Amino acid sequence: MPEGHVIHRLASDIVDTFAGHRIASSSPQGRFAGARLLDGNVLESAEAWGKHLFVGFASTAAEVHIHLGIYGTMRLAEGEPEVVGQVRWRVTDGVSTVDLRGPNTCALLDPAEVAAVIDRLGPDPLRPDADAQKFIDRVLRSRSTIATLLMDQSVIAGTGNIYRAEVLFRLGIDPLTPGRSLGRERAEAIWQDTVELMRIGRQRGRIDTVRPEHDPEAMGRPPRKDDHGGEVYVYRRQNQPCWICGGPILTNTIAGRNLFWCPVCQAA
DNA sequence: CGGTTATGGTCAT
DNA sequence: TGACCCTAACCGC
Repeated sequence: MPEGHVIHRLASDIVDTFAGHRIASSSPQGRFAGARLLDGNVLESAEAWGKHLFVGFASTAAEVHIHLGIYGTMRLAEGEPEVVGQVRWRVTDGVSTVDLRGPNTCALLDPAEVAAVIDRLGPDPLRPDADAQKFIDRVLRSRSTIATLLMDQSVIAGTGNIYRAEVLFRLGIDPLTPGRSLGRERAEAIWQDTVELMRIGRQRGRIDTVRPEHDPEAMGRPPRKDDHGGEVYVYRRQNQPCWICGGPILTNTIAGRNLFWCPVCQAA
């Protein structure tokens, strides 16, 4: 269940583990027809763009396009463990194995198709070539709320529901503020904070958004255990007291996704 | 053990 | 806006 930081980490893990190695490729579940076409190829590259992952091979220009969606996982293991459950794609070099399960997308794409996927994506805060200005301009022109914009992958690629909630809380921004009402300074701050938080997420492999001065230990509070493994201010903390103002964190379903915010710290 | 939920996205209406 | 995709973890019984 990944936001972009997980995909970037995965891409570098795959490169570290398999790049330059001849691999066996299969679809134990049978639902990835392209798997056998790649069997015996040399894996060459793995690259993330937002939540999309592209895996390249030495003897073909085609790439495997993976999107994990909300359920998907891609996990590395040592050796060649027995296949358990539904594995869409397995890659192994005999020393290590990676299993892909439950992806939204797993398909072999030609270069034009890869370009078309990337073309639909906005700048990715974790990519060194990201065009921050493109994000800022798009936000400042939009009548959509900033909560919606931060989930729109054509506006910013890789941000998900946790980073959306946490960045807006950290900056004290009402999630329902229209993009065009934010002003350039706050739009720039949103980009910058997202970059910083997602870099930390990529490095640690978990989402931590709580500033040092609010750390549970520093505040004399017991550490909390969240599914995502890190410490956050508002994500899935509805009905709990806000760490800053003490008022209740609220939640509401907006456009089919759960939004979490503090109505006091993020007042309009 | 069954029901619920999830860090996502597409498509039809 | 809702159905659907598809898997695993979690919760209450």
